[in-house]
Amino acid sequence: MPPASHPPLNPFLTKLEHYTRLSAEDRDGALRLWSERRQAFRARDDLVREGEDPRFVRLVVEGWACRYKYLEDGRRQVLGLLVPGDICDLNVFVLREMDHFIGAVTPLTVAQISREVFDEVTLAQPRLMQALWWESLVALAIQREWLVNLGQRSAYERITHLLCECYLRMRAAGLARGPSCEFPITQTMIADITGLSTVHVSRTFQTVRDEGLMEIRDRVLTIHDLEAAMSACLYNPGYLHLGREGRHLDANDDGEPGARPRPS
Amino acid sequence: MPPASHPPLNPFLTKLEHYTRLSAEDRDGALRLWSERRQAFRARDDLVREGEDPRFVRLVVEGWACRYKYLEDGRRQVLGLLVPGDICDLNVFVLREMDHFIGAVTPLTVAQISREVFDEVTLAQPRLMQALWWESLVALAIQREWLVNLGQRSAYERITHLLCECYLRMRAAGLARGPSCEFPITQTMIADITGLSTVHVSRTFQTVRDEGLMEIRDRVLTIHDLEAAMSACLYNPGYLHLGREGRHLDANDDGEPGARPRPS
DNA sequence: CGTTTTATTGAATGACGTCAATCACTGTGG
DNA sequence: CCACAGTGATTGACGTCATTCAATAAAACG
Repeated sequence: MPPASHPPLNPFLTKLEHYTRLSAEDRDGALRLWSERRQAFRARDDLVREGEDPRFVRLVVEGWACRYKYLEDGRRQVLGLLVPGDICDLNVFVLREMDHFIGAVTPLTVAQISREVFDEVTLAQPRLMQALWWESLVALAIQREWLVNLGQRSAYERITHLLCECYLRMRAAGLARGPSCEFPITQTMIADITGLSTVHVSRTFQTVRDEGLMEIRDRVLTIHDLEAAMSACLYNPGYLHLGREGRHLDANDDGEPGARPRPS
Repeated sequence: MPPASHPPLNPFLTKLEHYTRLSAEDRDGALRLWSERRQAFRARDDLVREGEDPRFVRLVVEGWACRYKYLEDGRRQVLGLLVPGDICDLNVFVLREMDHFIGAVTPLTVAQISREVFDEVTLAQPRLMQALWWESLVALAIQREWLVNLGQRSAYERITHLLCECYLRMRAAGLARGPSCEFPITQTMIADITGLSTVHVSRTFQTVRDEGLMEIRDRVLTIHDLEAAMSACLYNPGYLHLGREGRHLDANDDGEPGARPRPS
């Protein structure tokens, strides 16, 4: 992990480098995607609605978003969270109809990447394309883990697992400071993520807080004892695939003086 | 849908043609994948284990398989079902470590497709590649729907939803006869899919059966009243994307005498 | 400053889990 | 042909985790 003295890194780049080390050209390509035309949303606005024909790949620049789905009778399930540096729907062009919504959780800025720019950049930089694949496969693995969360874990475990995951994802994007990270998710939304009632989320989170494991104050999550929190929900971080699995593809031409140490 | 008098169609092809109409060359490519070296597994054997480096794309030829994951204390969650014609992990080459298992539910035959053959076939037939993308995005959409199932639906709804989905998927692969299809899933596994206890699955399914909605006998599922079953669990089949969304890519050179009627 | 959203609390209810026992069915080997 | 073990389905009794329905308080919002 780069020292904190650097200028604030782009979360998109920071995250991709957990997979493989990018060359200068790869980084330029990634920055080009990152710098595409911006689009802003207010909290609670939808980026994409069910039934629509999606026209852009989107990259979250600032703020949080979520995927969600309604049942006909109004029950809502949140399917995934998108934090800065996350990309929505690499393959969005294949399906003609969205089967779910994507909505802004907070005020949100995204980069709107047209198919042409996306193809141009990724054709020119295959290593970057690989890294983007990796990113989308990790998103898939996170979905699988949420399935385990809903199917097998108790309310207490579901909530602590969710919070550990969010913290680790934010940290992987370079967006944590020490044991804390931004966390703009209300208890109502935790309920829609975990399939619990808001009442039960409130009660359960109180006990987590009273045990001193973690707390949320002013939209900031602080995990006081990460190890204890992780063992309380049997957290196994393997599914986040943060172990530089693409290191055999690493670039060597990035011109940095002195190689960065490899995580073992 | 082709008339039943045809010789039994390949479920892989049948399913792909729900997306776009393939040319003769596309079909040859698909058949080449289908005919790659076979590998057989006994029921309960694992195809791939957690932590392994996956080396093949696999295509289910006969029998059922499932993805699953364990918690450290032994709780098990089934993450997805694979039926004949389903492909596992188009992008398996990107991640170096599986984060879950894939196991045979029944005696199972798969086609083992090497990276070289896969790349060769899909590079030559871009329309086939599109269709395979579609197939893997549908798998993703099914996972999302399972999340809704676990998060929002009652035991009764979870079970009926699962059974409706299995029936519709089998029908889309040409593997249903009338209101029935093969269904080799035990109640124990339904419990691991739906996150319920076996006892509760047994009790709940009894009421479904008593209402005459559906039954399972000798590993065959029969849905007596599909409409009633679907409305009982608020089933919205949109996520299966069976509406020929890729029809703008349809091939026109398939040499059949007389065009097949287009679903509206 | 009113209005909406969010968090909290209590009490009552209900859905689902656990434990334990039984039964049917299958395949196995003696 | 039978004893035996293993798996899967079912049943009853009981316990508990989580929901529902209030009502209230505290923030956030415009």
